[in-house]
Amino acid sequence: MESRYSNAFVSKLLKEVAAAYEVTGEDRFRIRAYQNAATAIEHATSEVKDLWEEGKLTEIPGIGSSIAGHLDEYFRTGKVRHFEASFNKLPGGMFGLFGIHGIGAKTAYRLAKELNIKRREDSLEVVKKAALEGKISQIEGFGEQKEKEILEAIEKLKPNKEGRKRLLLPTASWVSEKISNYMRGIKEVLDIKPLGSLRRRVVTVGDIDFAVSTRSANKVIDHFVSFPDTSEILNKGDVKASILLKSGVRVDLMTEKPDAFGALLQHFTGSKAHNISLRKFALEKSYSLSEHGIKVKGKVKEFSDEESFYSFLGLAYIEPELREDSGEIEAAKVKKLPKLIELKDIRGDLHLHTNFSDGNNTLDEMVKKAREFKYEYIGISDHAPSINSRGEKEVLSLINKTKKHIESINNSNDSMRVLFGYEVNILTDVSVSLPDDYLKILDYAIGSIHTSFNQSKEKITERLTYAIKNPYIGFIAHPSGRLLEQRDSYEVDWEKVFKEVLERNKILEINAHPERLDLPDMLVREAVKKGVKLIINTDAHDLEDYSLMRYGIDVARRGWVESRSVVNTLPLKEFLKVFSRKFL
DNA sequence: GCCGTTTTCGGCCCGACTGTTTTCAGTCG
Repeated sequence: MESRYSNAFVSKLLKEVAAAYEVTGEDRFRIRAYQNAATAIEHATSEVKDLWEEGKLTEIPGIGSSIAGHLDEYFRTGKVRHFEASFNKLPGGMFGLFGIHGIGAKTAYRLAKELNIKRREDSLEVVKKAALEGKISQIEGFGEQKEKEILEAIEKLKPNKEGRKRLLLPTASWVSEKISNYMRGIKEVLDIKPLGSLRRRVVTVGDIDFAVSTRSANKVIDHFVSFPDTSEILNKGDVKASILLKSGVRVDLMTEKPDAFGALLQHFTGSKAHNISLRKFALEKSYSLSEHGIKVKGKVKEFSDEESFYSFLGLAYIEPELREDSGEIEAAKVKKLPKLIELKDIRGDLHLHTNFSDGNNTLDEMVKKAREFKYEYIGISDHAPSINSRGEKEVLSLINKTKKHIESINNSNDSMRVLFGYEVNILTDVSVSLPDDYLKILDYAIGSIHTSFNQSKEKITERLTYAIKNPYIGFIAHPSGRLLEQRDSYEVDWEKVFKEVLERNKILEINAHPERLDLPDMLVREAVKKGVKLIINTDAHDLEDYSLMRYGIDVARRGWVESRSVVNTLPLKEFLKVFSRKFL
C-alpha cells in the first residue's frame, strides 16, 4: 500500500544511508545530517514528493542542496547511484534488522557479517535461528544477555496485518481537519464530522471517515474526489465515495440530508460493540436502529442530530469517547454519565523540557510560551543531571543556578507561578537517578522508567512502587511505558501501583505526547474508579508541543475522567496543597 | 551534509544506561 515515494519510505531510505555511513565510518556529522533529514521528512506535514515537484525540497529544514540532489535523482529514476554504491559495500542482511529494539547500525552490520546474511528478507529468520541455537552469544562482543534481548525483541515485532501502521491520533486529526476545511469550501456542505475511531478519539486511527450533511450529494462527492492530495479514487457513487491519499491513507465520505444526519453520524461513529448493545436495548422497546433512523412499527423516524436520537431511546446523550460498550448505555439510562473533563479546565502543565536536557528551547522561551496559554502555573522538569558523569559539586551548582533563575522569574511576574522540578530515572536496581539530598532542593520531582522495559512484572512493579514511596517524587510520568505502534507497555501489577499511589497521596500522569498517550484510557478508568488522582501533561520538548494537551484530554475523556480527578485543573493554591508535600 | 553568520567557515546534543569488558562502545531518547 505504501508507495516507494511516500514520506515514510523516503525517510527510511535516508535512515539506511545514515546507517551505512555509520558502519563505513563516515564523518559523524554527515551521518547526523542524514538522520536529521530522515526525521524531518518523517514528520513533515506535506508530501515530500509534492515538494520535489514544486522544487521546494530544501524548504524542509535539514535538507540542503546535496540531499535534495540525491532525492531528485530518486524521484526521477527510482534510485540513487551514490546510495546504491554505499549499500553494495555492506551485507544486505543488515538492513533487515533495523527496527529491532537494541540493534543499531553497528550491531546489525556485525550480525549480518558474522552470520553471512546477504538479503534483508532473510535477516529476521537467520538471526532468530542463530539466537535460538546460542550462536550469537559466541560472537565476540555479544553475550548471553544480548542474545536473549535480541530474541525477545524479534518476538515482539508483530507483523502488521494490513502491511501498514495505524495513524497516531494527532496525525489523523491533522489530516481530517485539512479535509474538513477543504470540504467546507463549497456551500453545499452544511456540516461535516469525522466518524469512527477518530471521532471517538482512539489513540490510533486506521481509515478516516466523514459524514456530510447536504442537499446536493452529487456536488459534494465530486468536490471530495477532487481533493488535491488524492492519489486514487477507490470508488465513487451517488451518496458515498472513497479515495486513497498520496500518503497511503484511505478516506471514506458519506452524505445524508440534514433531516437524517443524526442517525448516520451515530451509526458510523460506532463503536461496533456500542451499536450492537444499543440495538439490543432498542429492541426491548420494539425499535430497530439503522444508519437511516429508528424504525417504529415499520416506519423509519429520522433524526437531524444525535441528541434527539439518544433522547428518543430514553437515554442521556452519550459522548463519542464513551461509546465502547463499557457501561455507558446503562449509565445513560439512569442519567449517571460523567461530566467529562474539557481542555479549558486545564490550568497548568507540569512536565516540560528545556535545552538544559533534551528540549529544543530555553527556559525563558518555554515560560514565555506558557503565558500564551493563560496557565496559572507550570513546572520546568528537565531530565536530572547525572552525578556519576558530572560530579556532586557541579550538579549542586546546576540545581542552584536553575533554582535562582526560576525564583527571579517568579519575583518579576505575578501572573504565572513557575515550579522547579526534575524528571528522574527509576533505575534497574530499584533506585532513582538523583539522591534525596538533591531532590529536596527542588519544588518537585517526577519519576520515570526509561530503561530495561523487559524486566519481570514483579521487578517493574517494585521499581514503580519504590519511586512512589520517595517523598520528593510527586507523580509518575508515562506510567505504562508504551510507545504507540512501536513498543508495548512493560508489565505492571496495576492493583499494587494504584494502592501505593492512593496511600501516599501521589499522582499518575496522563502524558499527552502523541507517541505515548500514557496512561492508556482503560487504566485511566480503573485508576479514577479507585480514586487515584491524575495529572495531564504534554512532556513538551518544544514550544509547539504545548498544544498537544488536547490529546491528553482525549485520553482522559475516554477514561471517564471528570475534572475533579485531575490535579492540574485546580487553582494554584489548592493545586500546591495536593501536588507536593513541600508546600504543605 | 546542513546551517547561520561576527556570512563561505566552523559548529553541529549529548547524557544516561547497559552489557561487555575492565575503561568503553553501542543504543536510545
